[in-house]
Amino acid sequence: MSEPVGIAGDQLRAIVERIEKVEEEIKELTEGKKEIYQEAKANGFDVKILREVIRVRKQDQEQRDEQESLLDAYLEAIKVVPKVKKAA
Amino acid sequence: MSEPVGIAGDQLRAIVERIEKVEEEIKELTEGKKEIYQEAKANGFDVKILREVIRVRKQDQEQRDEQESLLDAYLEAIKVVPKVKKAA
Amino acid sequence: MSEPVGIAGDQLRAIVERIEKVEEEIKELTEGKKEIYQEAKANGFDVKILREVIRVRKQDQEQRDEQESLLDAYLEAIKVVPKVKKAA
Amino acid sequence: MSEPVGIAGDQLRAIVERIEKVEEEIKELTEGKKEIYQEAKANGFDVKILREVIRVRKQDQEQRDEQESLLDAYLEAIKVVPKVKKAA
DNA sequence: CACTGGAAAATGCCGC
DNA sequence: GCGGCATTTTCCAGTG
Repeated sequence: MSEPVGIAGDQLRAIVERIEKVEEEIKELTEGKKEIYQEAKANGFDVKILREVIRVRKQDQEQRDEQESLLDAYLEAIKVVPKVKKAA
Repeated sequence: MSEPVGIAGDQLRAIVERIEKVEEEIKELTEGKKEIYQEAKANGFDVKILREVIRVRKQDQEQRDEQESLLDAYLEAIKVVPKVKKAA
Repeated sequence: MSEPVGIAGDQLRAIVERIEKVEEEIKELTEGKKEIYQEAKANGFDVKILREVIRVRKQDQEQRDEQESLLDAYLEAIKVVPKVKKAA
Repeated sequence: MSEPVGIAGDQLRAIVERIEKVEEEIKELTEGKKEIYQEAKANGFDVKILREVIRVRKQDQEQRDEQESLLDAYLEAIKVVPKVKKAA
């Protein structure tokens, strides 16, 4: 009765386990994040505002990334490629 | 231009950086997860079903956890505490 | 002062009223639920445990539903459709 | 083996069933609400704004209720009670 | 009345 | 590109 589904079964099992492992790690980090917020709150910070700070900074970063890629486009258009970009 | 908000500035900065670091790590893991799904798909697996398998397994686990906590609640209600629970 | 927005006004009004009516009904039911808990408490039941019982039973049901939908997904994936599913 | 828990068991069962029935009804209404939003969207309304309209109207209503109860307080203070208030 | 946990909403993402 | 799905965030009820 063992191995009824054959090779694909093993493969499936491996995939499922890998995904579950990653999700477990994500869950731990998420809990860690929650704890940081709790700690901040305990130190008198307003969590809601703190979240907004994070959000705004993320947006800023995205804008900066956009600008940078726009700059890349310009540079490429005039044939002066930057040395490195980032890992794909 | 330096130290505009004074007192809590350093603390705030530290908190924000810690959160952003954790979020960065989460993001990387999430991308890793995505790649696993892609890879599975490339190997002929049905991603939709795969997701559903993961979900059902997760619910199984949660189910078990909650049954356990329900039992704990019963036991506590009738004053028969279990010897050990779990590591905090 | 009457009919300020014109065309879609009536339609919008109708939508808003329908939603508000439904929300009103939900609110009443929620209050009814609260009363049942209070009554149970007055009869000596432990509300906390009661809630947990309800929760676990709900999850049981969801579990069953998802198992079923997973099965459906499998059957569909291997092209063996079940005869009937459920009333839309 | 039947009826191991006695009278309280029946009572508990009844309570659980009543709660579950109410929750079922709430769930149906909630789904109905969702459908109204979907329908509105299909008719070209912006759901997010629609929600905001509902929210604002609710706030207005609450303010009006507050004002009313304030008025009641005044009236009572000067001994002129209003005919009806609302169902407790 | 502040804190926790659970429901609803907003957002982002992917496939069609 | 749009609608459905998954994740994240926000909100609210319940609890101590």
